Amino acid sequence: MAVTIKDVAKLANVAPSTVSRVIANNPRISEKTKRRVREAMEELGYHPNYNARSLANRSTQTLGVVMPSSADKVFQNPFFPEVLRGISTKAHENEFTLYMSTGSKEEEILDAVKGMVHGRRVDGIVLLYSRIDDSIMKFLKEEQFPFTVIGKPFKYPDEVTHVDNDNFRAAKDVTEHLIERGHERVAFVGGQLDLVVTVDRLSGYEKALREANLTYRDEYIVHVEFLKEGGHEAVMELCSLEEPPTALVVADDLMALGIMSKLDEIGLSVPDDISIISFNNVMLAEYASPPLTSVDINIFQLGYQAVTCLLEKIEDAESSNKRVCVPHKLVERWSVKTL
Amino acid sequence: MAVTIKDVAKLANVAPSTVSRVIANNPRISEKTKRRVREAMEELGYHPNYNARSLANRSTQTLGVVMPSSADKVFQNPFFPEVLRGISTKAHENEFTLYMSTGSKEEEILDAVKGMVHGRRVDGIVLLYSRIDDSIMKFLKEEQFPFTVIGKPFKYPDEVTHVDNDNFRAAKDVTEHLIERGHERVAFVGGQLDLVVTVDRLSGYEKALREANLTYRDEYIVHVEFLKEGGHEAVMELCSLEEPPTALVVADDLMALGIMSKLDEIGLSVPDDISIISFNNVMLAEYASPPLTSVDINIFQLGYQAVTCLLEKIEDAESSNKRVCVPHKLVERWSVKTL
DNA sequence: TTTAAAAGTGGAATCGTTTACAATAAGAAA
DNA sequence: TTTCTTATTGTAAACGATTCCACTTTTAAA
Repeated sequence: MAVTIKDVAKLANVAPSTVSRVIANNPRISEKTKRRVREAMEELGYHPNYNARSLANRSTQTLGVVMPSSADKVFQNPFFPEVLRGISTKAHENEFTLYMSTGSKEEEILDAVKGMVHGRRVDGIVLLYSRIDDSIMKFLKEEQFPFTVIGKPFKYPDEVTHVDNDNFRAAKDVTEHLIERGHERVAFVGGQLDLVVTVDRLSGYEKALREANLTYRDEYIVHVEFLKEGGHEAVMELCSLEEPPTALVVADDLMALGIMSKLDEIGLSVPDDISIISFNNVMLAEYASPPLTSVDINIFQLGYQAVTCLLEKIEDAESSNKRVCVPHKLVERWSVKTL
Repeated sequence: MAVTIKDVAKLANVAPSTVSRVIANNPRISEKTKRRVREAMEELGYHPNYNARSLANRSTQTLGVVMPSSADKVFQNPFFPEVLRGISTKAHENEFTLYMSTGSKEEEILDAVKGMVHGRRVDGIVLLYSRIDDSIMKFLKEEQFPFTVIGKPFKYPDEVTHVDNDNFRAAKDVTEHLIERGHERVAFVGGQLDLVVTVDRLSGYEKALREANLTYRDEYIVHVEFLKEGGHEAVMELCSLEEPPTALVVADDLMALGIMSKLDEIGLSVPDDISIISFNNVMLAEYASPPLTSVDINIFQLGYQAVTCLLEKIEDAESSNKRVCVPHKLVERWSVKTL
């Protein structure tokens, strides 16, 4: 069997409790015994058992990460690896490890999450997305389990700690950017309408239009499930309008890619025939032809800050709920033309 | 505090051991008591504590997932979400959960892995990549800890269970595909040379060339770190040769995207000026302009099978090492022209 | 010196399960 | 009846840590 704290204690001629204190580097143990115990640990190749530790401790030093349904196309978005990088960086800095929940159906994921919290597998949870009426967020809230969400909670945003961009503002900015460059017919292509980020960006777009006194047309608002077919239909609709848009605000780089592919197919060129600005600025935005003008939302920071908040919440359950706003910035490339 | 097995026992008027047996659905407990105990669990809202369970059990019902360095650009490849989907599907089917290791430096990841195995946090590990001389694989092998690799281990492939495509064959196939279509000058653009998959694909390419009696030229072999700059240099080199290639075998869809972006920039069109075939067939391949002809390597299956093997290994540590080969298939789109 | 406080360790209970080993009751066979 | 199975449940010891509460020694103060 594995070597335990008792074996170490025996070899070092101390009590198990002493060994435990050495592990925790408790100042009440003399340097001399510490040295002796450490040598014993070294000699035996001792490693603490985390399960035992968690049990005694009532803390796991691990964080749960809840991704969207893996059946969902969103799952493939490079947003997630990048946000994960932010999460794991901060987690690692604080010696926390990550536990992942996945599932293909919403209910499956909810079960997994329930398992995490009831089974005491994690000390806190990061929700990587925010949907309207999300059962998982509801559950976490009811249980009063420490969690943070990336994106803005639809209901009661004040009651749950979250980190988000100012998506309303960002969308307004890019729409104005387009308007300033002479575009008067700009359309909006959004993703799943049940994602809060979609509705935020949509309202930013609308606001910009209104402020510029441009007519707002329902036909210019289109939603794409991010599936190829859906995207293509949407593009066709838009292009076959009597007054087709001269510019597109697209809620996601990947969607923009799909749209450009279709545009290319029907012989329209970006940015000469139509301009595009999208969001997220994932690596791919740079690889597109032409490279995409995109809003950098600092995905890494979203993840990093989410964990920062979560750790605070774990530390002090009573700490008040926060909202962290990660700044965005427009990265101009070649998909926008000045009219 | 949380409700424990003892509380349930008290309410149901049985011993804790009985409750435990009811949880395990042990046939030696009468249906009557089972019912009674279950009611008690229901009433109290009981949920087993996984840490305690793992401790007593010496098994965690969780699998470790080792990703490549998050600092690495590869990390962003849609390959990973998809392989994760396969992994989590199979894991879920068997009521296993996932534990994730990440880190930005190789050593950091190794530490994390050591933590997983020594700390008894997981019952087995899936390695999502195979590199030449990988310290993590070495460690796992020395420890004789159950693990499987996605991709082919460079050293001692017979001694470690792995699931892979026949990458040699796949590369040979696509190269021949190009040759059959009249291409005589076909170049190879590979990724990091320390990934085994790269060298396998490279040798398949070479073999096809040799068998077709085409001259093999060093200048036609190029490796790209997948970073934009590197990719661009490579493209420039290739295109400025006296006899530039008419077709490219590119080891990864994403790389192909980057290359096409550069090609577009310097005014070369795919497939009219140059044909491209790439690997993996991630969703993006379809979104490219033009849509990419790509080898579908069935990423989902890679993940699914890796877990299947791993579970066998966990079940029976003595089981012999396996190699599972997941079939590939060429998906033709519009990036190849017949000369 | 005597006494009080501080420093350093050890003992034993505890965290919430599982499981080997009894123990009891009920039914079948003799 | 008595005895032997068999079915069902209970007891108590792990699993491998942490931590509260003593208990010695020292050291400092009186």
